[in-house]
Amino acid sequence: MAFAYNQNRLGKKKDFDEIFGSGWYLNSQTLTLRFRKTENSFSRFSVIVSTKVSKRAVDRNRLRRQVREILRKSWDRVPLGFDFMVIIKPGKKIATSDALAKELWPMVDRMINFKKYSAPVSKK
RNA sequence: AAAGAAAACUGGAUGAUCGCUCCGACCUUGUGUCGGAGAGGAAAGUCCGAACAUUUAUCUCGCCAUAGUCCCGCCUUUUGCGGGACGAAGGCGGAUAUUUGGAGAAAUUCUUAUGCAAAUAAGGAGGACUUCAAAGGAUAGUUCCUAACGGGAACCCUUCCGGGCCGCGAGGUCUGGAUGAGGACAAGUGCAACAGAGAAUAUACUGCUCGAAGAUUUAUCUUCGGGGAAAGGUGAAAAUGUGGGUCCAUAACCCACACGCUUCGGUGGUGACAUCGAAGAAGAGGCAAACUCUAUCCAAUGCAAGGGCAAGCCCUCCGACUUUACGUCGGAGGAGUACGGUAGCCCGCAUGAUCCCGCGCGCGAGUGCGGGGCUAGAGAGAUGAUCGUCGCUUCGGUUUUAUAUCGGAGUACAGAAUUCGGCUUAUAGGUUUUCUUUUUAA
RNA sequence: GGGGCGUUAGCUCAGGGGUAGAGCAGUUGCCUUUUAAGCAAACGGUCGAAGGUUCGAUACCUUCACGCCCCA
Repeated sequence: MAFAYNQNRLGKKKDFDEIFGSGWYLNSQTLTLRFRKTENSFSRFSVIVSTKVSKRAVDRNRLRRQVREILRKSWDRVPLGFDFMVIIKPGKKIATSDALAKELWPMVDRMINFKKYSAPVSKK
């Protein structure tokens, strides 16, 4: 499955509300991964960087582009049928591209394990 | 020459691989191929101002025009048909605008009376407009520039620092630089801790001095009653100062002058203001980023403004189901009216108070004319990631008169979100200008 | 995109031009067999940063930084 930014991007406010409302999450030192299963044959994602991470828009844009590039380069590795978002945690030093990849891939790989479970109960 | 500070301008180039957004072309209509374009001087802060859009209120403004009324013509049993005038509501456009209250008030219009009519008189409606008071917010030298602004230009004045000349001196004059959120404290009210004798109706602590009395050390001290603000000290600030005369007194007082003030007049300037002369008054402190007063300005909301569209709702046909009907579900087709206006899509949205060049006008900010250019458009938000090469700065090694070469480090601030004009703040390196310090040379 | 508020002792807050305060915490002492409570004393501050107005600024004005809240 080839990568196409237009298709594999979460766009609608509804999508975000659904993930926040009924989804799983995984944590690491600097990242949080929130995701949910879908009926689609492809996966979609988005990157969230708060202003609390950095005041400067340059830093935030760079982080988002780096994460997107990491996923794009090895898109075949991403399990299908998931909507997920990568949230950069505030308070940590801005990491390099390699360090981000090292943290991100284990979490993405673990998503496949949740395929057999049903969605958790919505916590409003 | 070196170092530093401030201001203005500038804001590295390029290759490979993999990608993103928009536009165009092509056909094989594919999440295709090819080509083109793709952040800034501040895109930032949101401190101001505008464009644009919608909304609120008023109008005695203009246009369109429905119901209705009136008039004319035609037909006629009536309903009616055609033309014209006035046109409630309504629509489109325009003007006005801080809020509240009061006073006056033109056009227009209604009623009554007189009159054939025109008109006149009285009473009302009406409110354009004028004006007064209160309350809120904003701005503040002058003239100009700008669509506008708390922006910009030139100038004026204040304060501070320096230099030349004149004067016994206070000071004057010429000139260079910096500086100011720069109306009014001579309308009223208010404020000034501590220190100090006294702080705004000034003040007598020390010291000075006159008179009287007393004491004794006989030229000093004490007490009482005056004079007086020149000396001391305090403070941010002590009621202008200079030279002389008089005097018991360096004071008061008198004379002359300097600075400052008020009024009138002349001259120069568009003006702020400058300058000259005359007369008068008799010395007036500071703070309005204290209340306040004066003059001028002021509707609200912001592109998430605002507008449009698909699906659905409706009708017809077909099929399935059953409770056989004006039923339910599904599919296809049609109409696109009315209402509604969203988590979707489109427009708004990139030709503009635009940029560049030339000429003219202006001290300048700017402006007029002519020619040329088109230069991002996302929407959980594109303009990137990785690896190199060359510049530039700096450090170290080798070599050298210069320099060359090798290695290391650094290469800023920062990312469009409706669009513009300013202001403010951030900024590696480079260039220019001004200033300061040091050294060298003349 | 638009609007509002805050920043003062370790913590929570007063003070709105005249040299900085309260409560709690912490320190020392008294009390008590000891601790707590109570009583007393002293300590602790660039008043977020810079500039301006003023004789004088924590306060008034401007710019900046940080934090919080509201509207859509």
